[in-house]
Amino acid sequence: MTRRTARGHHTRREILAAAAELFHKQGVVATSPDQVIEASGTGKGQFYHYFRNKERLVHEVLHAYLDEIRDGSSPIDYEIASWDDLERWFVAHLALQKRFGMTRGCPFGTIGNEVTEKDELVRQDLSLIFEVVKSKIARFFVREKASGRLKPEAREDELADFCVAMIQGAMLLGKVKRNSRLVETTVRETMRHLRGYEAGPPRAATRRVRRIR
Amino acid sequence: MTRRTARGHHTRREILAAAAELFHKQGVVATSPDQVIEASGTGKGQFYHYFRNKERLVHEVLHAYLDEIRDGSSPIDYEIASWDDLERWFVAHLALQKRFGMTRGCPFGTIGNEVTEKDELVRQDLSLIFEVVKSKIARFFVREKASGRLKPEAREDELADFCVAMIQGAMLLGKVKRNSRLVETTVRETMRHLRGYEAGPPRAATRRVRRIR
Amino acid sequence: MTRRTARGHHTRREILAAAAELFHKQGVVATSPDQVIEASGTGKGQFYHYFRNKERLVHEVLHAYLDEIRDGSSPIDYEIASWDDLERWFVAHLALQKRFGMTRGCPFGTIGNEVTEKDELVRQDLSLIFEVVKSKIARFFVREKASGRLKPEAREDELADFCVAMIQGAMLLGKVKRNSRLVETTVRETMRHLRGYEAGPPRAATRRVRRIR
Amino acid sequence: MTRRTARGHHTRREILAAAAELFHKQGVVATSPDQVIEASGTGKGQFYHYFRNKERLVHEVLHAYLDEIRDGSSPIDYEIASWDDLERWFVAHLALQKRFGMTRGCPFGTIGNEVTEKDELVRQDLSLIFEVVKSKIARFFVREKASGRLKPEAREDELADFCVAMIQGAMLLGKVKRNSRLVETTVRETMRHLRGYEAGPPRAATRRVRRIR
DNA sequence: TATGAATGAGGCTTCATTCAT
DNA sequence: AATGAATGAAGCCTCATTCAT
Repeated sequence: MTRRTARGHHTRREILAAAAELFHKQGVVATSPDQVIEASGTGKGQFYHYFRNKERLVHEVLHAYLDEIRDGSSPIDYEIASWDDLERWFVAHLALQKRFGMTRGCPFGTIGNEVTEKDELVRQDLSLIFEVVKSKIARFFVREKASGRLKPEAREDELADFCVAMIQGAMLLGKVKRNSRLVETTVRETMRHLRGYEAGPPRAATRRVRRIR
Repeated sequence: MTRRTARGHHTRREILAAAAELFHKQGVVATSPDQVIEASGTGKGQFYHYFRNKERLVHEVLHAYLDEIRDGSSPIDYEIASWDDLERWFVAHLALQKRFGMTRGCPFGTIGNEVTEKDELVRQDLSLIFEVVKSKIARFFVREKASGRLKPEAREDELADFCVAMIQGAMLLGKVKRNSRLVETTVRETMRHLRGYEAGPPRAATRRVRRIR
Repeated sequence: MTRRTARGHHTRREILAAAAELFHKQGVVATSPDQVIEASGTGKGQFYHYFRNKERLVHEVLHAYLDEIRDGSSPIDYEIASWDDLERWFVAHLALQKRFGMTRGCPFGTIGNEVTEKDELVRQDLSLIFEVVKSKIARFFVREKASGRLKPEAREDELADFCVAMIQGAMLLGKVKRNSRLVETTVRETMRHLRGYEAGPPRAATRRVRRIR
Repeated sequence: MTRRTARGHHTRREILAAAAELFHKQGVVATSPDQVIEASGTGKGQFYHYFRNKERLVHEVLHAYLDEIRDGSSPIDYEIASWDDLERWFVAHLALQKRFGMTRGCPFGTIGNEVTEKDELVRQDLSLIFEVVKSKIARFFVREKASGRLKPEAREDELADFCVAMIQGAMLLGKVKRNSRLVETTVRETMRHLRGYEAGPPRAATRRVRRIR
């Protein structure tokens, strides 16, 4: 790879990073290309050299997120192999939110809520992301059930959707109320519910669920 | 009250209605005063006569929602006196979403997700709305527990937050995925969990929870 | 009419005048709204308050020209009642061109040549203008023929189109070559041709056509 | 000549061809280097390697046209040796226009009308083109007069300018009105006029001029 | 000869608001 | 209470060109 390619991709990455940050902070609509350009220390021409338009930038930001989720480089670990992993997954979301003083929600939820009928491309990107996340969680439930550690009436896919919806709703409320406690208790309640599906020697679900940080 | 005043309030209400509709459809940031003026069939002067600025308009739209919630004139019934009422509350959200072909989420969630650190006024309005809704649900749980129909370990407030978070998350996913089934199953799962706190003669929760439409 | 309306229309007219001048000077594509705004001493907001977009501005400029042609307030006299009037009509075009040192063509031709398939609105406006001008000239030929002063084989409409095409072509060449002589001789040749259709006592056409300025 | 050079000239020609096409279609001002680059399938560097800037590109496009005219490789035949040739010359212009569904005018007229005082280089190129074309037509008249087949009062140069102006004006109107009939009749009228200068055994001009396609 | 990254001015339009009547 | 003219900053994007490899 020649240096100019490297340089070029570097600029591109700067823009993507700056955009992701701004989108998370203030949403897509409220973020102008000029802001992204300024934040990334690049120029107008570069912006439109690498991204046909703002919509495509959003598209590529979301794809970068998706790649992170898929290759495990995301700050949130989506590889769930145990109940503890699942709890960690929830808690990681809260931790992310806390890092920003409870002023932000989930990046995907933030963008998702802005989607309108004109944003079909972005909508599909987000839909895919949520689907991938759901699948990763569902896979855990499937394995648990296969090993007889999950009650047969548990519907793995629906439980996974339930998890994703919960964390989205909780983060939204957490942001609006600037309140991490609410997220914590909601997550705990969710875990309690899920653990209710655990099969085998009965255990007290409440004892299992540890206090979140 | 003179006719002028009556007429005036009419204009004001037109603006509020148009704004609420647009905010729900495309969010606050993407909605300009001009669009609201056009949609309400009023004029620039009127807009700024009744609302100091756009932020105040949002504020008043949210207050109108709050009034509806409080006086029971909202299309969604927030007075919950039974498990069936609670289920109806959930289902009403889904019905709203379906009315718009799953292209919109909850009006509060939509606006809430746009909130940034600069929008403290609006954030507090939304926080209040969510608090009021939460309280109305919590009151139901409190009454149930008082009557011994709810297990003592159920924490009423936390369960109510859980409900609100859940419906927000579900509606967000429903909108992003253009999928009502997902909302339905998530609601069902949530009801299942809540019913698990029912005390007294054990009943099969699954039988109680009716198929949603 | 209240003063504010008067004021408003004044601004509007300033913009139209500045635009007409710039379009004539450098064409529509090369003229930016900013330039029109600057030249008219107004502001961006005003521009878009009065004209939805640049295309509409062109549309309205052309309509203003059309009104001038129709109500006789144009610097060029389109009311042709005699062969001398017709010659004056030709010569007026040349005079206009000379006023700008042969650096401009006909305003309609200039805009017309820029028209592409995307500019259907403007194309129709221009088409109408050329049609109206043609009709006014044709009317003269019709009257002449009715009075037996034009040979029966003369087709009035085609002769009128011939006049319009000729002056457009001549002005274009005049501008490109920065040469008024060429326009003059071409006009003379055209008049010679038209006079050939004169009926009645034969006269020497060349003697009738006076040297142009 | 090495292969590299051959390849290079190929690229250069691609750019010239793409530019000529775009200039004809939408004019010079509305055509950006980027569009030319895209249409020619080349790159930015190549563009500025072969052409110092956009103005020079126009210059070279016009020179290519001039070369075509001079060496007879143009789709329009400028070598006029007979009245039929002259008519063919007119008709070829109309045919060109028809090929594009009457949406374009003459390439030279299109560019010529865009010329402003800043475009001196281009203006001179066009002036030269029109001069060359005029000369080729004038030469025919000169020869005709020399052979006594043209009336002595015919001024060859002025008649040639008359031809060029006519076809420019007719094509402009034809494009604006999307009307080929108008061009046809105007051309016929023009031929009628020119034939009036034919000397010798009087002939009925109208019979000579054939219906155009 | 070729590629495409980089630059910054400018083009068209909307935004949020204020002001005059 | 109502109308709509006025303002100027900003938003999204394209332009023409240069530069580095």
